[in-house]
Amino acid sequence: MQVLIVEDEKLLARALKQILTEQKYMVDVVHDGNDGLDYGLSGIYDVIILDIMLPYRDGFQIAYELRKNKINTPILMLTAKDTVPDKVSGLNSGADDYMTKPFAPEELLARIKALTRRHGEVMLDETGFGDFQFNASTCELSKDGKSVRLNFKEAEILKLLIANPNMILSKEDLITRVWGYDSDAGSNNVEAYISFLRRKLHFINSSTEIKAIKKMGYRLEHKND
Amino acid sequence: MQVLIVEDEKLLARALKQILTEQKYMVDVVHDGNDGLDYGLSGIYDVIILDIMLPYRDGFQIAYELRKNKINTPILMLTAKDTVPDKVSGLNSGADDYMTKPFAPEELLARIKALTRRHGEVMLDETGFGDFQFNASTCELSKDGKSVRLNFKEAEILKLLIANPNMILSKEDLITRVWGYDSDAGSNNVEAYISFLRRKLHFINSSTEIKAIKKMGYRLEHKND
DNA sequence: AAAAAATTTAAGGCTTTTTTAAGGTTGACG
DNA sequence: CGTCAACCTTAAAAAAGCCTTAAATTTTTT
Repeated sequence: MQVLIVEDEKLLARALKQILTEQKYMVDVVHDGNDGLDYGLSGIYDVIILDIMLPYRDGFQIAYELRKNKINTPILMLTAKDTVPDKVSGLNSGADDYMTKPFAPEELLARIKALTRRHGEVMLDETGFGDFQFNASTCELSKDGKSVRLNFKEAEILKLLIANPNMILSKEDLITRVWGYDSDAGSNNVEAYISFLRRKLHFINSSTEIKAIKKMGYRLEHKND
Repeated sequence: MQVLIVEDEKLLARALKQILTEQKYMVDVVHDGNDGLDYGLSGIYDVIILDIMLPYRDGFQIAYELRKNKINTPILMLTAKDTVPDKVSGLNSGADDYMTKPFAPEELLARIKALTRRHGEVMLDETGFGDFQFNASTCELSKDGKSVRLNFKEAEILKLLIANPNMILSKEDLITRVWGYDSDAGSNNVEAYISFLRRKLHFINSSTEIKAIKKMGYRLEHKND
């Protein structure tokens, strides 16, 4: 689950990042409007936390541009307490929610959860693809009684594979979406995890396999394809 | 996906090339403004990374000339950190984005991705020409249930043939666009791959053929033309 | 602080893709 | 009809990409 924070007060930004990182979100932070828009346009985030007052480009502009570019990532606007809320909620700024500074960490987490519930995590719990069940909230992979627990990264990868059936996910894609934008993970990291996942799929006797397509990436397939 | 780097600092140029090559981009590097313009005019690139300070012809001139010649390749300008950003973004230099040196590799990649997303990959998935279907995102070629997987280069070639119906693509063209500008692939490489492709077309009982026109190149045709 | 779990790194083996090379076809042209 | 250049096809060598595993490292839990 990836979050982008666009906030120029570095102290606040860091605090936000910390709160979210503790909850296992992948967090990227940028400090001005230009970067905010660029990163947002990547479309890889599940939520964007957007300050309004920003260098170069304010939060409204960013939200507007994002929507114009068909990026539907939920946006949580951060407003100073003296900004009129109407400005945010009313004006079709593209924001999905707003929050006035200062705020309690719990409030932040609650709002983010609310935003990602309907948007991001379309795929909850028991999946459709494959001949197995995968409970995303407990990271439990199972078939016919037999089950294993996936660790965080295994689960993230499997979720992506399930969420994009019949699509080939490239290693770079997986790296940016599981390890994060600026990680220095290499392709071998992905390979290793794919290998772990395969072993677990095999362990529960699933006949769904993760197929590698050279130079392209990975895809979930049923065994007799 | 092809990238042209126009940068006279050879060390930086090499670093850039390395970063991009790792991400599977095809990269060509030139070191001065004249070459930059020439290469850029070829129109074969999906992005051009353009330094501003260059021998013979600066980045602005190149961008201007390219646009004048109806080359719409997205341009990412590289500016020294003391150059006023307005100069780049404001002045209709033709650039689509800019980045100040020094920069993080991730930033570069993010920007390039952003630029190519909206521009580049116009042709997606199921094609129109021929009596077969070709899903470009999975590299799957099929007809009436029967299907084969193409490997990377086969797919690239077929994409070009499909994208240019009724046009004859010369071997040199194919070499520069599939193998890259400075590859040392010879005509026999193309011949070999054309042969592979034909076999696969035949395998799925397609009656579309890749016809060779002596001394000219290849073209897609329906069998009774 | 020790133990366990998760993640990363590294190395060697395996498979597929890509290149190379050699001999076979084809068709235009004298 | 024979020649030649361009093209075709195929096998096998070379290279690249991927897999797997164990060991090392880091993080989390106890």
